[in-house]
Amino acid sequence: MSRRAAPHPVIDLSADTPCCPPLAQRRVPAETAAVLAPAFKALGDPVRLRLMSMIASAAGGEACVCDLTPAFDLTGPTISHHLRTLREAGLVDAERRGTWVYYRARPAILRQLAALLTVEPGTAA
Amino acid sequence: MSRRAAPHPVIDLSADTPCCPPLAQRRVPAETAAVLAPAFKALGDPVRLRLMSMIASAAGGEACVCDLTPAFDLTGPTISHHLRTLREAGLVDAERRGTWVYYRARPAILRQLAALLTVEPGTAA
DNA sequence: CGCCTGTCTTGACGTCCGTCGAAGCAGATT
DNA sequence: AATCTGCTTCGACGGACGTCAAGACAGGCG
Repeated sequence: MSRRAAPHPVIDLSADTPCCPPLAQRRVPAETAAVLAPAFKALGDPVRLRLMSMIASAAGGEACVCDLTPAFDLTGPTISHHLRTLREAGLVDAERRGTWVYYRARPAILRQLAALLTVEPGTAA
Repeated sequence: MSRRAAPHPVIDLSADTPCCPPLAQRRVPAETAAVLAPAFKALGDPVRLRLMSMIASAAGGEACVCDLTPAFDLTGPTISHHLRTLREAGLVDAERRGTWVYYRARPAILRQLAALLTVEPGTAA
């Protein structure tokens, strides 16, 4: 995808962000929050959360749009819009192979988000 | 807080939700996505992400609004609004003690969100 | 080439969100 | 009681979001 060079501010957390300590351990700096919040925001929609899960759990590590769309009661453009949101949040990558477009999860950022939310055990609910 | 019985649909994930398997392992069901997405959405704002971190990492496990507000360039009502959002997402609890209101993180849901995002190692970025 | 299928973009619409000022409520102090 | 301080709620405004229909683009196939 990404027909042109960089038409949208695609987030790249995989490299420079030093995989911040847990949110409950040290105050998240404003700059880090500004970078990470969009990723959480992208997961903050039920459709996108399911899309993310379908992509991340797909056999072969990738899922075709043609397999994702029928799982929802939404039009094609709407699914495409949500996939674009996930893409711009840096959560997935897209690749066109022939007729179909395949989406693939980016485990690095998922791990980063999970690490941020990690709470050391022993803290009662 | 919660002056009246249940004026807002405060989410309660601590008990009934069986702490779902990782998002990348099994497809998140629509119902689970509908329940969990609001929590991610609440974290999807830089101010709320910082608030959450300030509360979760506070000494004694709780933070006073009077300590949170001055950390931002926002008015009191705006901070109060964000705290209410975190509260309604089930991420924090509030308690009034005398003059001040103290917020406290709910580790259970944080752990649940972290578990959902967990990716087994070995998956290259 | 022309058409068909799959996907994305555009433009539009209604709704929700982040922010503020003003007003309200709860405790503490005097 | 009167008042002051801390926090919340209310009402409003501009901007962003989720959705769709219509159109555009890409690749395969006749």
